Amino acid sequence: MSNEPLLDRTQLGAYFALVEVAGLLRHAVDQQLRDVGDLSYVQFQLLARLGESSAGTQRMTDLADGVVYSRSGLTYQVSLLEKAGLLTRGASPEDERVVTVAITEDGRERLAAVLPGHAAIVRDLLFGPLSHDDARTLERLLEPVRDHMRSAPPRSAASRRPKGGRERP
Amino acid sequence: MSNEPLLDRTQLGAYFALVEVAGLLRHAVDQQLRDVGDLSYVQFQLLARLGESSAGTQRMTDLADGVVYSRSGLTYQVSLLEKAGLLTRGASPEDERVVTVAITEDGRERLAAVLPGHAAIVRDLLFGPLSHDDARTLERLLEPVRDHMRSAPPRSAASRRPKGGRERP
DNA sequence: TATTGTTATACTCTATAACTATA
DNA sequence: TATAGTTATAGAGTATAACAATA
Repeated sequence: MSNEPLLDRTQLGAYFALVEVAGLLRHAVDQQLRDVGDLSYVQFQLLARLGESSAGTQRMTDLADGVVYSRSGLTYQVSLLEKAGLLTRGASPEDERVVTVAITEDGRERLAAVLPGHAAIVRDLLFGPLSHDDARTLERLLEPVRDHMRSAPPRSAASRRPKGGRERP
Repeated sequence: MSNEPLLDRTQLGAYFALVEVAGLLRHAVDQQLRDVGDLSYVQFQLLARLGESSAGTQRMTDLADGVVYSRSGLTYQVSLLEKAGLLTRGASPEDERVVTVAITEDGRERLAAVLPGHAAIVRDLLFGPLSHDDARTLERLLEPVRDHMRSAPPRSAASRRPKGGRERP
């Protein structure tokens, strides 16, 4: 074994900063979503995804895509949101295995109620110390990383895609 | 209310990329720590902090600093690590209220067992698509953000510092 | 046989509040 | 009175595996 560290100082610094920034940001946003909208971050993400989609509907599988957890976790969260009246589940005409999820009017309102505060926190906390050029740079750096991570299956859990991870076809 | 969005496209893109990158990275690292070292990420962080400190010891309060959770959560995690023999708790001679936590030899070994794989994942997943200059830029952008977040108390939880959050003195 | 989704279950983690003790 | 830490307890979230139904 060599003595060379796998990460140099710069990389370590960037890594720790990234983890801490994301953690603190997530925590702050979590709190706001909980206080204002009685939503967890995951629930917010699901609603936001539905809200963005043109028809306001998506299949369960597509909904899970990118949101990192198990199928059962998705069922659990969607059940909660359905109970709260923020979305509905319905059968799909074409493929009877598929469940189509649709955001409700209440869901849209909840989303609208929560968005401004959410955006304000992100603007103040994350972009407060950054220029607009910095934001552009951050985006330019992180998007390739995200794409790379999406396509890289975790070494240990190689078997049957635990998350939205794409496998080579 | 104005119609101006609080975040522009670039900021939104950077924000989402940051959240997803951190989430996927965290997930991958979590898995590795669990598989190789039977440690959660938080437990790893605690051990790593102790390992870095010169004497291998720290007060509970200092240990919590920066790691985002409640006091009781820290007690819980430290108890687990103590049960596993990876650290010890002892009284402090000066201030009898203080508990001093020290990493054990087993703790150091566990850390050493886990670090190379950990670093490898970070190097491949996070820095794979980035040049060294990119890493430097990332660090330069994120460190001020981290400092800013550390000093910014979350609007809603203003009261008695729920985490390692600094309050103005 | 593979895919979509649900259920049951067990476990981990986190947070709140009440508590003890020292300063 | 304020600080350091623990405990009890309750709740939310997650993962695994077994399952049913459809393709």
